Amino acid sequence: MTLTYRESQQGLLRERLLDAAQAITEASGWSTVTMAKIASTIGVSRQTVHNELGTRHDVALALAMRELGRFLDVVRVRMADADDLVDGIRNACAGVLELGRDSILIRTIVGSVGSGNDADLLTILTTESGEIVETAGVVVKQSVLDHFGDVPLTDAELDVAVESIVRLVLSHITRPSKDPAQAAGDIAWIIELALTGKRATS
Amino acid sequence: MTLTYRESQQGLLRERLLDAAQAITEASGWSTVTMAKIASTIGVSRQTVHNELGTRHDVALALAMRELGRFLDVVRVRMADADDLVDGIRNACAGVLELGRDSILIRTIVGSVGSGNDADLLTILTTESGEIVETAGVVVKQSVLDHFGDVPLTDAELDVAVESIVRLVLSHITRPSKDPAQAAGDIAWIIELALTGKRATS
DNA sequence: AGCGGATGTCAAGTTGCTTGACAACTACTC
DNA sequence: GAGTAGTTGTCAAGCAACTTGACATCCGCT
Repeated sequence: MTLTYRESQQGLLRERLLDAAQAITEASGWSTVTMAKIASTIGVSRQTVHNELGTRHDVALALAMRELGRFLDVVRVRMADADDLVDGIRNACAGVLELGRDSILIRTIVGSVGSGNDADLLTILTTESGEIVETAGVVVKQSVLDHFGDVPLTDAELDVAVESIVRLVLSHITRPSKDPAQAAGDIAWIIELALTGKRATS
Repeated sequence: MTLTYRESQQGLLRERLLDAAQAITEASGWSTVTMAKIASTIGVSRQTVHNELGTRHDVALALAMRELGRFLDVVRVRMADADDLVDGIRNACAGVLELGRDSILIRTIVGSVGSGNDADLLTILTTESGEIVETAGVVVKQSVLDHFGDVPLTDAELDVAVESIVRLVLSHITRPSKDPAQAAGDIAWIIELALTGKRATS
């Protein structure tokens, strides 16, 4: 059996619904996204949107989580391609920040100033982003362990380092102050210092 | 509304079923294709195969028609790219014959000599191919009219010319005797002679 | 306060795939 | 040549997913 019909159909509805929600968001902001619009965009009933995605808040979260997945793909690739841990972190951060800069969805969310309450999607990305930080942290940590097993940190210390990286990147996305490359360099610099400091004292 | 869910799901089942049938055919010949195998390959019930595609004979026809569609895509492109009618015909024929030479499905069907009765799919492609010749004829004729409206033939004569081209190509696919380019040249030569003859006598 | 629009939820209806069964046919085996 | 296994084509009942219509609730606006 190569690939079942259900598998190739699995999540198709969800993807199409999120596509619709994302399109509306990119076009006119999250505040203009209604369950009915999402439904009619792809020609299903409003009820189906609720069945598949839950509440409107769940839609926002799902949208964020899906976009997050694309960012984490970049992380995995860049970490796998790097020879050195710090290089991997720098490259991964740079890739993620570039994606954040170029993503229409991200720019629409982050650029939502004032008008309407588009900002609640942004809120999810920042304050209420527990699941995001957690998921991203898991992936980043796994990437580190997969490719650079000899990190001079305890597991708990690694958790802190990873979480810090994720939070720094998230911050640079939501409030950019410099080039992706520069920001990535900054983050890598901090982490490298932490690692050398740790090495010196251990 | 960009694209409804139903539209993006429409024909997915059919495509997956035909993919399965084609894979089995390419792997071990049409005679080994059963409705149950098609169903289990993509994880649906046998009844669903019948509902979607009809009888086993219908599956063969659908397989042939789908492959035909790919060939006709080549025709449309090559005819559109040509400056001269005869060049268009030659290029289109060459493209189709190359595709016929390279298509695993076609080679499996045509190469079905003896063992089992794989040949009944081949039969469909040749003797029982009324629908194929007809469909191909419509597309080729339309391509000719779209790009070379000034053909010195009546509508009925054009029909004959087009059908002849289709039949010649089909013959060269099922029983190749020379290069695609050479065969295409032969067909174009015949048609060109017919056209000049017609011009001289009109 | 009242109104329109949106949300979240429910129950009934429809559609499409599944399941189990059946008769008819073919190929193989003893 | 009869028996057996495998396949086909078809049917009806069952089930899961989407649709439809309805309702209470909440929020922003006049």
